Formats: sequence, structure tokens, C-alpha cells
Amino acid sequence: MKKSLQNKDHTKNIIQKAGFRATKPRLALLSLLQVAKYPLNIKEIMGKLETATADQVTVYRILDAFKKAGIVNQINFQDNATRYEYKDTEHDHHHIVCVTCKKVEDFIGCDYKKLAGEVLKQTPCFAEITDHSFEFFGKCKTCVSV
Amino acid sequence: MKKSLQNKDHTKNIIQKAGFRATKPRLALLSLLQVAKYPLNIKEIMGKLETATADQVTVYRILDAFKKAGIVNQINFQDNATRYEYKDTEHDHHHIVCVTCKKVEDFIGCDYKKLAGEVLKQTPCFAEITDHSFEFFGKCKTCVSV
DNA sequence: AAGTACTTGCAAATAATTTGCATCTATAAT
DNA sequence: ATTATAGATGCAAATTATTTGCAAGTACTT
Repeated sequence: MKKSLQNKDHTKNIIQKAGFRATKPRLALLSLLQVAKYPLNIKEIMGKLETATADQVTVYRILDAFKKAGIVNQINFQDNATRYEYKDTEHDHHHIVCVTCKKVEDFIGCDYKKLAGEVLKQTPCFAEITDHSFEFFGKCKTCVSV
Repeated sequence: MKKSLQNKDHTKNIIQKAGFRATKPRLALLSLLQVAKYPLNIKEIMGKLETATADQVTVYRILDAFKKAGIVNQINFQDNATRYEYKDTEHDHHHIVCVTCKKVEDFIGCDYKKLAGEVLKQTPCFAEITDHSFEFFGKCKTCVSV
């Protein structure tokens, strides 16, 4: 079986396991997020989706549903653009963003679990931690000298 | 000297040290953020500012300028509402947010420096890290049982 | 006290996000 | 395969968030 077909089936499975119908807009959107090199904002998503695969309103609704289902992450780079990323639970990672040119690189090694445990031990009113966000901001080698 | 006056002077100093004129809108906005219990979005800010202390456009401009000057932090709780918080460099903290009722609690102990060092050692293209965001999301004791 | 560069307010443009509803379709049951 | 239907989509339009341009106002230096 060809690789692209495997990927298609995999994407379809993810959508269905999350309790949704595998529609054309959903398949197109999740596939797009799966191959994206960094979290995309709505403009980037609409630009990269092939013509007529989905209305922008539909994209918003799918993103919201996928987020609630835990298969997509909502991410912010402190730049007033909500971004979305496929959430691959096998490959937890975070981002470092150049505040000047907006270049994005992934990094791994965020060991949030220990801190989460401490926080839960000390908090007067929280019962469980289900998610976390963590991004670094800085300057890339090109922009730092400017 | 009365406490409130000290605070007023302190706020004024922060604004001027950042290179801005201590205008009424800036004083009102920064004072508001300094006493806020959690990061405020634009609607909350406009609601809490006393009538006629500042136009919403002015607030946006000030927030942007303060953010660039490093005296205000832009924060997101994955809820499509950009939030702003006074950045007290003496008291670094982060937030845990209830995804159901939106309750916010602060926590300390985010030791990002070690990870930042590792990331800088491994990254092919980043030169420095100047800031970071870190939030926990979960359920508070009230909402977890629902 | 006055001049000037920095700020603000207002109007209006642009962009982001949400809502309502009629139509369509993926999927389970036949 | 066909059908019934709950779940999804697309379109129009409302709402909300954010930005821009410009004339008028004001903090602060001289």
C-alpha cells in the first residue's frame, strides 16, 4: 500500500476515533496541520487549503471541535494571531520563536510533569492539570545582530 | 507619605523609565494592571477603566508600546482573548486556568533557565532567549466533578 | 511661559470570530 | 446497494477585535 494512502487512512482514523465523520473539509484540514512545519494561523490555513475544500467558517468550527477533542492544539506566539497545530501525543514539543522575523523552531525536553505535580500539591483550588503551553521567545542568529 | 501616593509615584516612574510620558491614560492603565488579580482582556480593561480615562484605541496602542518596552506581558489562555498583565520582574509567575469556569491561579517555580540553556546549545539558528510563556490548563475542584 | 515632539481621540477601515439557517452528506441500518 | 437521519457544511450577516490616518491636545524641556 502506498505511503500517501496509509497517511490518508491514518488521518481518517484519527478523525473517526475522535467521534467525528470523516468529511472532506476535516480530512483536508487535519492533513494540512499534520504536514505543517509550524503552527498555522487562519490566514495561512485558508491560503494552503486547496480551493473549495472548506469554507472559513467551517474551518473555524472544525478547529474548535478538534481542539476540544484533543487532536489539535491552540498556540499563541504573542502576536495576535491564533495558531493551530496537530497534536501528536507521541512527539510532545514546544516552540522557540524569533520576535523579529517570526522564525519558528521546535524543541523538546519540557518536563512539565514534575512542576505540575508540585502545583497540584500546593494549589488550594485546582484538582487536575490536563494540558500546558510553553514557548520561548528570542532572536535568531540572523536577527540578533541587527 | 500615603501608600497610594507611593504607588502612584512608582507607577509614574516605571512609565518614565520605559521612555514614555506619564499621561493619564498610561497611568490609569498601568495602575489597573498592577492591581489586577489575573491577566485582563480588552473588554475587562475597558470595563474597569473609569469612564473617559482612555479611548479603546489608545489602550491598544499603550498595551502594544508597554509590551515592547517589557513592562507588560501578553498572555493567552487558549480562549481567543488576548490578555495583558503587568510584568513584575521581581515576581516571575505563571498561571493555571480552569478550562471550564476560567478561574485563574498563579503558580511559581517555573525554572525555565536550565531548559533555555539546553535549547540554545542545541538550536541551529537561535542566538538568545529573552522571554517565555508557560501556562497550565486543567480543572478546578468545583468543575472537575461536573 | 512657550514650543515641540510625543500622545490622544475620533472616525473609519480591516481582520477575526461567531451565529442562524437551509442544504447537504457520511454513515448506520435496512 | 438504498435509505433515513443525525451530524456537517456553506453562505450571509452579525459581532467583536485590532489597526490606521489625521487633527487636536498635552507633558515636558528650555
